[in-house]
Parts: sequence; structure tokens; C-alpha cells
Amino acid sequence: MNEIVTEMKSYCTLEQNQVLCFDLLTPEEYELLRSRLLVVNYKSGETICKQGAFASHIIILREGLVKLYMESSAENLVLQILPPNNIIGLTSCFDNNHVFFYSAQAYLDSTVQLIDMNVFMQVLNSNAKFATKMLSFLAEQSVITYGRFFCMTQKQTYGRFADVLLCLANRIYKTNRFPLQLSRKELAELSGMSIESIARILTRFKNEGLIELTTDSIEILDSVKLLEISLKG
Amino acid sequence: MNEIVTEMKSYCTLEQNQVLCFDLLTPEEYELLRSRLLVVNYKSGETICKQGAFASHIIILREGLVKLYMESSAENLVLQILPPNNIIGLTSCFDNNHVFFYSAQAYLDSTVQLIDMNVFMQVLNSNAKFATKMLSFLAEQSVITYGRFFCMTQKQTYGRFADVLLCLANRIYKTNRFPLQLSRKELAELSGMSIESIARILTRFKNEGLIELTTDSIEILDSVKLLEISLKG
DNA sequence: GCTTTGTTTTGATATAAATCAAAAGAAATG
DNA sequence: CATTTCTTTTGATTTATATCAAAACAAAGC
Repeated sequence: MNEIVTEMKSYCTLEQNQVLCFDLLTPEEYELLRSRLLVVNYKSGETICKQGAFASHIIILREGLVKLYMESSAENLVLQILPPNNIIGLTSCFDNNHVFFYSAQAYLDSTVQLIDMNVFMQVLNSNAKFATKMLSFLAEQSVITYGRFFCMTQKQTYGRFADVLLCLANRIYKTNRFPLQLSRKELAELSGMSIESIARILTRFKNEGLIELTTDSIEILDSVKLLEISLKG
Repeated sequence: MNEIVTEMKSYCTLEQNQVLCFDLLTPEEYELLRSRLLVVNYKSGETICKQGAFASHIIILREGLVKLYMESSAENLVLQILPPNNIIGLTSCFDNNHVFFYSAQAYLDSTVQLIDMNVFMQVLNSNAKFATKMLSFLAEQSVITYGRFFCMTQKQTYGRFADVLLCLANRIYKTNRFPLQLSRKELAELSGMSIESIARILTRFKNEGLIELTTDSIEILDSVKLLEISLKG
């Protein structure tokens, strides 16, 4: 059983490294970054960076909760949701083309640090261990987003939503009972389906005893069953 | 017009850097890699790496055409198709967890170079410019795959297939008339739809004069119209 | 408290695209 | 060349899920 679950586990539940990697810098590099570091607070709902805009900074999320998403005239596609200690903008580290390929918006009040992109590139180009760490970090983010890609395209609504619930419990809140800080509309966007579908699935999961649902919290009661639903699609 | 097209362009058409970056290595590093380099030929249809397997090597595609895909019991999800001079396995460059997160299969006879993962990590950790180049490369691959993610989830069949055609013409074959080396089944998998849908869309595009279709080649006659279809969804 | 406004749930209908079925075409085999 | 096998095309049906519509509920304002 254990091996099977490990092998087939929902990719969204992947445990992520925290960005605590400034200890890889030399004192000079650290001072260089620190001296030009900006700290900014965003309120819930505010836009942190905008797809298509010039990526003048690398953004480190220190507190709060953020979604990365691609915009379209019709609907947004959520690429990933980020808990604290994550980097926004690594995909913009192309050679000479620093543009944001996604937008970021705060789900909750959030605090970020901004690092000037040129300074960041300079440190990357001078510190191999740091650059390798960033490569590793981007690799992790990519794998998580590829997992979402798989989930969104291969699974149908119930499996998709089971996946999102497990992701919230395991990767974001790291507990089976967590506050319901996202509206049905946000859950719908995150799960790539309509608000009505979310409502239907929630009542069904509740009636079947898989979750406990109150106005402002959710508790996962049967994560084994949810994982099963997630895997079946 | 020009700005609009640029802004809204199909992400799949993103021009990609070639991996010709071994000139960033010192003579010793170059020799280290070269001395342990393996060259392997794969026939069309053969599996180059397998999702879930230990990533003992980084793989550089030198000739041929390859698909990266995630496997499931039901259907495969194609993450990206790779023309020559591309790297396979950068997402496996986690700190201590070198596992392939996708499978790779040759569409055509292909030639690859294998670099021992430990040696590769060693060079990454000693050469900042090389590591930064790899970061940049992974960023590009991620952006392309995120674009596919967007396309597959937000567009419907006609738009999706228009996108795939433009991708083949622009990014893979780099010409408007190219050999039809993928079967309808492979096109269906690549476009995330059924074989029957592919057939219907192809006849429609042909009848409307957007493409010319022969047994073994395709020519894009009206790329402006195709881009329009791709953008409308 | 009662309205008003916005969100969530529930039910009925519409729709894009898959599946099923069968014909037409192409490729492989004897 | 004829026969078999595999691929592709075309049409009919089914299905998952979105959309539409309306009721139930919650929150905010007077």
C-alpha cells in the first residue's frame, strides 16, 4: 500500500524547500542584497506583479498567501499558490529578457521583499552555490506546476477538487483543519471549474463524511478516501 | 497591430535558446564532462527516460525530436516537445532527490548525450555562469510548458490545434511547410483531444484554405487566421 | 429590527467534445 | 494482385460540466 501511494501520490502534495538560502552568500554579496532590499506590504486582493510587465525585481514572499496566474480575457489560470518563503519571478531570469510571465495576487495580506533584478543576476553570476540553489528551487516550482497541469487536464471535477483540498491541507496550511480563507469563486478558479460545481462537490463531500465544512473552516476527515478520489480522476 | 500580436502571441511560439553553453566551462570542467560523456542513439518510439526512475544522468538532445510527457493509467499528458539542442532532466536537479518527473520518448530517430548527474551537479556548484545559464534554460522551458498549460486548459479544440500547428511551424520545424511526421494519434495526444476531433479539425482547416494537407506534409497557408483562431480560444 | 446587496446552494437546460459505430483509405502481407 | 490489418474520416449518440435561473442564506447598511 505504502509504495503505491508514494508512487502515485498527488503531485500537489510535494513538500517544498523554504527559501532560507541567503546563508550561501558571502558577507559582501549578502550586504549587497541587503542594502538594496525593499520590503512591501500588500493587502488581500492586491496585485503584486503583472504578466507582461518588466520584471525589475525578484520578489520573495515572506508572509501571507499568493496566487500565481496567467491572465486571459475570459478566465485566469492559476499556476500555483505560494505559501511564505517562496520566490516569485525566477522564470523571468532569462538572459536579457526580464519580463513577468505570470501575474501574482495576494489572497491574504502579504509581505514581500524586493531584490533588484540586476543585483540578483549579478549575485547569481558570481556565486555558483547560490545559482545552483535557485536552479533547484525553480525545478521544484516547475514540478509542482507540472503536477497541476496534469491534474487540471487529466482529472475530472471531483478528482480535481480532492487534489486541491489535499494540496491546501498538505502543502499550504500543513494541517487537516484549516481556515476557509478562499471564497467559492476563488476555489472555483483554483480548481478550474465553475462556482456551481464547487458548491455541488462540497455538499457531496460533506454528506459522504469526507470533510467537515463550517462557514469559515474546513477539516479533512478522510484523507485516504480523498486521495483515492484524486487518483481515480 | 504589431504590439497586440506581440503581447498576445501564442506562448508556444517562443523562440528558444540553443544549448551551446559548454563554452562557459573552464578547460578542466569541459574535460571532466567530455571524458564521461556517453552518446546514445534512440529509434523512433523508444523511451529515453522514464517518469519515476532515478535520474542518473542529464540528457542533452542533439538530433531528432522528442516528447516530454507525464504518464497516467488512462492518457499521457505531453508537457513539451523538444527539437535538437535541448536538455532533458533539469527539473530533476533537486538538492538530493534526482528523479525524473516526466518520461521522454523519441518521435524520430534521435541522438543524445548523457552527462552523469553527479558530475553535472559538481560543475553547477563550481561554475556560477554555467549554473546561471542552466537556470535561464530551465526558466525558458518552464515558460513554454506554462504556455501549453494555458492553451490546454483555456482554449477549446480549434484554438488548441491552431496553437499546436503554429508551434510546430515556428518552434520545431521553423518553416511553414513541414513534413507530417506525427500520426493523428500523436497529434491528438499532443493537442489533448481525441483522434476524431483532430480529423474533423484538419478537414475543416483544409476546406477553409488555412492549411494544405498531403499524406506526408502540412503547409500553413494563412498563419494570421490561425493565430486569430488560437487567440479566440 | 428590516432592506438591500452579495454569496452560496440547488435544480433544469445547453453545449463542447468524447465515445461509439461504421465506412473509406492506406499500408502491409501472402 | 488480392487479402488482411491498421489508420483516418465521417456521422450519430452520450456525457461531463458549464450556463442559466431561482431559491436560500449571509453580510452590510439604514
